[in-house]
Amino acid sequence: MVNTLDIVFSALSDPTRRAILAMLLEDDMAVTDVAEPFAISLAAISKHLAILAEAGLIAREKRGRVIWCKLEPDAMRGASVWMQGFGAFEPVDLDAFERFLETELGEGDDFSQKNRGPE
Amino acid sequence: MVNTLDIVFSALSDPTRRAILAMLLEDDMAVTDVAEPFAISLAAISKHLAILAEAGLIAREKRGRVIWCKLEPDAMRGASVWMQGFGAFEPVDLDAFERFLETELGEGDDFSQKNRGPE
DNA sequence: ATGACATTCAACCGTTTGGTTGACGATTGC
DNA sequence: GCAATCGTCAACCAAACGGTTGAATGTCAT
Repeated sequence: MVNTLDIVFSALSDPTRRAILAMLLEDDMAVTDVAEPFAISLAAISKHLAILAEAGLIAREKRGRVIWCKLEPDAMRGASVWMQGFGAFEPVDLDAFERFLETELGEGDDFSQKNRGPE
Repeated sequence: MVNTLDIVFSALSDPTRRAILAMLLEDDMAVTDVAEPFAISLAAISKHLAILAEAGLIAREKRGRVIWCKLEPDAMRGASVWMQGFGAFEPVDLDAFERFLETELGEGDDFSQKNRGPE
């Protein structure tokens, strides 16, 4: 009933989840470590991870008592292609991405709830 | 409190709204005409359009008693760039987009709720 | 075996979402 | 002026969302 685009865009619409994806870009992480920088409960993070996994954006692999989360960026392809169709966006601009990422991460401290530009 | 990425991704997460954007890709349209192919009320469409406008994805201009809706694809740039940062997606594939669009539009009849390809 | 740790489950709560209906303000055409 | 048309507003509803807490499960270390 819901297509892939639905759940991918929906998964990406939450800032906590986007921040998690950005963290996983640097390295695979255990659930507890993913949760560490955020001011919300571990259970809440667990739910976010479930949603990201449902959307295919991450994979979770249990090793011992630890569950490792791994970015699965291919899941973004569909959504990305869909958007590309709407404009002549110039080719991948990694610098612009870097800047966006910084905004998302909020420069170094707790980035779950605070900071955002005006607008 | 919510940043641009939040509202853009959130706006894109609804299939009705994506279908509306796809329609506007072909031409500017009046609200009533936008609503025509959908099985939901005009008021519901009006709300969807408000959300798309809030996200900057469309602009609405009143001319006489008719409000014209126009695609504003630049609003996707930020979201697109954000996603691009996650993978080496190959450059814009318009053919793939065309295929996606067809899936979204569902070839001719009510396209609000049904059909989706596997994947 | 026992206890500590890692993660999820279940129940709950307040808010948001996508939809409805009916009334309403503008604008047009006769 | 009057009726029809265009679009939004307001009130309402059920379902989904993002969060909480506390109990349950599985695994490691001693």
